[in-house]
Amino acid sequence: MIQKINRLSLVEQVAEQMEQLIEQGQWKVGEKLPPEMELMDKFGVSRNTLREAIRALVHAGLLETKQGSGTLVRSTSVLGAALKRHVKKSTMMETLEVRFALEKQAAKMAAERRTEGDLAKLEASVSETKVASEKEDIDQFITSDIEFHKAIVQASGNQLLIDLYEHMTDLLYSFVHDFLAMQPSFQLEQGLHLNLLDAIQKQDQASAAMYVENDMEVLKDYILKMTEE
Amino acid sequence: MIQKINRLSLVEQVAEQMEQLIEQGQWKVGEKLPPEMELMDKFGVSRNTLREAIRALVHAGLLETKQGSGTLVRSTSVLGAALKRHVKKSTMMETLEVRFALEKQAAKMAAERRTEGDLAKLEASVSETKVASEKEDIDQFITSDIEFHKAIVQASGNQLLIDLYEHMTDLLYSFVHDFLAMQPSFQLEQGLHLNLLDAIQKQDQASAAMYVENDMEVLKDYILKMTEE
DNA sequence: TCCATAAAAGTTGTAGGATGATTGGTACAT
DNA sequence: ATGTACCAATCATCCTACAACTTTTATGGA
Repeated sequence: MIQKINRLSLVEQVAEQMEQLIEQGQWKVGEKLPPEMELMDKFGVSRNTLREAIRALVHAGLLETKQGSGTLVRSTSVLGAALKRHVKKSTMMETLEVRFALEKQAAKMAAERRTEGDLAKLEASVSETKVASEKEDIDQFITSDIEFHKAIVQASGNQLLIDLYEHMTDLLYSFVHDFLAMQPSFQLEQGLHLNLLDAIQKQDQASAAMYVENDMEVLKDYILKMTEE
Repeated sequence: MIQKINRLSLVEQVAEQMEQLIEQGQWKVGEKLPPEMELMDKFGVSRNTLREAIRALVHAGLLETKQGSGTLVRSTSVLGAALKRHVKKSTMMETLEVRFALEKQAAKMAAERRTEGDLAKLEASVSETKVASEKEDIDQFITSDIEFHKAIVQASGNQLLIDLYEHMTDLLYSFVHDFLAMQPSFQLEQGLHLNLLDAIQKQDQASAAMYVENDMEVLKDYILKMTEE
């Protein structure tokens, strides 16, 4: 039996291994990597080869190098950095439209497939939101609000959907923060949360989609009004 | 006025410039880049620095290097390559679900914003599909079918949505091809096309979304039936 | 002349070493 | 306690050399 020759360049092999180490959590986000010298030994390649591999992952957004300090893990996903650049060139509204398209689909799928664990998470973030609302703690409110939306998408069980949504939400974070902080009342969002949670509990796909839909319309109008003034 | 310090490393500066050259079309897809020696001179950096920049773009999927031959432009978009990896790890169904979420949103927006030019494009691809259907030319049918779906998304006017959808569709191409080739009748798709086009012409957002929705359900059932057997 | 083969030139891949720049910590003097 | 000077660790950049592969050119025999 003749084996296919290993045509992958050393650099790509090293980069691939490092990606796996990051993805598998052996190199955790925020942690510092061993210094170049040590990695050279471990991988058995020259400094140039190692550096080219590191640079590829830095450019992809997985790693970050700091001269004089070290190299640390920045993210576990390539998609984030790639989306970031695209989103930069898009308008806020365009990004929101895509995000809502994903969330609407997610809500429907969540209503269909949600597990007990999903429901527990959703209920937890709803009550957290309520507490924050009563205490008028804006930061906590925003955090738990985002948590709720993410929990819905996670309940969809579609990993690609989850990844896309979370990255887009992260990119919109500062915007969402500013927007919600500006909003005079917490009533609106809370109503959505309760209705949506109810629909998902009852596995009512149509209602779940509708509530997300309504939410988008309200938000859209609100933004348009804001930008007009 | 204090200026922000130039924190970008040489490698990142070179990579950024190369990305721009590719994006602006000065280095076209399929073309070969000047050899490393020449680029070293042009950018005024050492070979290591240049190579690290090139390697970053290779890993991102924009370039491709061939030892002994040269380096050529492979793609103009980072998003495509990044999505590709994620999609690889996802199932076909997961990818389709996301694609449909995008298309549904696109159909609604297309119904709202479509221009005369958009309508002309849609009509053209519908009639192309019809011709292919009568001639029973499967390849032509598939090509014009995909063209129709892309035209809808383009009519949405949301560039981020367009980019995401087109990349995902490209990734699904071979699957769509196999699936449609296996389908016993062309009737189904054609019905959708006509109804959808009609809804978009009449700017009926709800109907447009509904037709896409129906299409997804049919396709989903069909796939499930196929995979059961 | 024509063609297969060999040689040469051009290009990317890998290795190793040297120096500069930045960061983080330590010891010392005030 | 504080600020300064120094030192060590680490990444950034550059340089040279050679290996591996591809493309082009030259060569020699039919």
